[in-house]
Amino acid sequence: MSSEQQVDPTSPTRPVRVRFAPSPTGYLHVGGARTALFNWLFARKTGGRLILRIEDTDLERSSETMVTGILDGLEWLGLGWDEGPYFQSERLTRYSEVAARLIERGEAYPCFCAPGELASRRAEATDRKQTWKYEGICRSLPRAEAAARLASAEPAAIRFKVPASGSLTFTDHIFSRITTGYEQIEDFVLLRSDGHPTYHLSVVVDDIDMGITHVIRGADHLPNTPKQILLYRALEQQSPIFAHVPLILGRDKSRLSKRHGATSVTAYREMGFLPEAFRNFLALLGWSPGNTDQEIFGAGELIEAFSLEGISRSNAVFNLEKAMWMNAQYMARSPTAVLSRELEPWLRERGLWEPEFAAEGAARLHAVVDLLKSRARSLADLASAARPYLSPSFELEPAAVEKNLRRHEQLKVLIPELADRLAGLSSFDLTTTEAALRELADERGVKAGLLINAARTALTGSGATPGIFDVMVCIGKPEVVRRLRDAVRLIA
RNA sequence: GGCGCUAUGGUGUAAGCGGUUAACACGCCGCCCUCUCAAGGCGGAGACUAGGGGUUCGAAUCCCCUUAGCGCUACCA
Repeated sequence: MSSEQQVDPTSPTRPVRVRFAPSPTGYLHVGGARTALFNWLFARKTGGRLILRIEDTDLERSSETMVTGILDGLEWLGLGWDEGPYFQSERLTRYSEVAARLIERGEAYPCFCAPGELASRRAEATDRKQTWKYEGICRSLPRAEAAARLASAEPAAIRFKVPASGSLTFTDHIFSRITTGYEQIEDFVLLRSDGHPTYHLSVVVDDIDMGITHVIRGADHLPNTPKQILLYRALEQQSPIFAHVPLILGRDKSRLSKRHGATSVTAYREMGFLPEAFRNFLALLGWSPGNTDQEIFGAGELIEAFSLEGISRSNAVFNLEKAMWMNAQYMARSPTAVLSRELEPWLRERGLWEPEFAAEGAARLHAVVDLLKSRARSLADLASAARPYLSPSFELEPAAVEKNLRRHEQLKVLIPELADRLAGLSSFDLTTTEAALRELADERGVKAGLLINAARTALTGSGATPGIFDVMVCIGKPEVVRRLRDAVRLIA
């Protein structure tokens, strides 16, 4: 009916203020992380401010450890905020004030109906597949009676008076016009009988108090937005711009949940994702930079390219394969020194960390990282692949041993010979090692590949490695010679 | 059940106001490179744009219906 007047996004008088408002009832979900990212990008893009607010009004389900988990997740993704975190649990009196004011204005009323009773009536109705909404029994209670019962400390919730008929239309920045009939909306609770606000009240009060200009949040909030707009009106405040972001789904297109695999950003960190890569991947889920083929975006480029208009209206399926690809891209492109530093916890976990790695140059570690970074999909991958280069004890892959060593009896003499020749080199580098190996192959009339693959498995236990001469140089002469000699026992 | 939203290859997305052989990326399959594996390069398969009706000279783009998925429908957020 009446179309809402909203904040003009181009108004020079109102600098952009957005917020990320997670509820600490779980770890930072990838969907929440993406919402945070979009808010962050929008704030950076527009020169606005990002406010972090913790919506912990559900005492039962909120916890402090979840709060730190969420903060850690944001920090890991590099999504810094400009204000907060504010906690709704610390603003309780403010919400009751507003609720009281709404009662005074005749926009809300106390409700004495027993929650349990209401719930059972609701359940009964849905069992019969019928619609049921609170019929507003207490709405028509005489003012005096209501006041008396309140005074006698009878528990009461505060409900909002929703217009009996008509409809409300508002413009969402992503979904455009949304219309809802009031008959769909019941007199919803603003304040629980324990004095805690419900989401609708606290979110509106806070967004007003914090001067929020754009509400960028998950599309699961879309159907409830009319309730909130009603509140803005009742409080004689302008509504912010609403921009609802479509949801992230699992493989089977149902809501992303544990059974689809990891849902918390912490889990992706633990898998060995680079935060920049994961952030880049997330940005491309439900948002597109438009008519360009670019997919790899640094933080600056992301900010530059971002706009609300590029956000899609349909839900997106989380594709781990592509996320891994993205991560591999970032791994390969990361400066070796940076990657080496990120690798520390992963190497420690595997007992491969050496104090010398912490030093400036850390040449030995850098050489390994350099060698492996273009073929690792994650930090975990990289750390595992690094073992043969950092430690004399590594696993032998049975299949590789079989294929490259055991099967070839001639290696029994060739491998020790190769070891001798390498041992005799005065300079041990790419050219000298390659020349030594190829000469030997020529002289003995075997293909170089035979020696190369044998050396590969003898030196690393694996059938797939970087170029063999790079491997040799990286491992170093004494250890190369030792491992070759040792490998003879593996040949049939 | 009611209400709302959405619908382009398996997945993520392009294709400004209706006019393209419907593009790119992931994944998949080949080939090249090559000592293996990645990376990289080249090529291929895979979409009558969910289905059906309209409007129009012309529809992935506009309208309607159907279907499907998702969301909301709480003294959760």
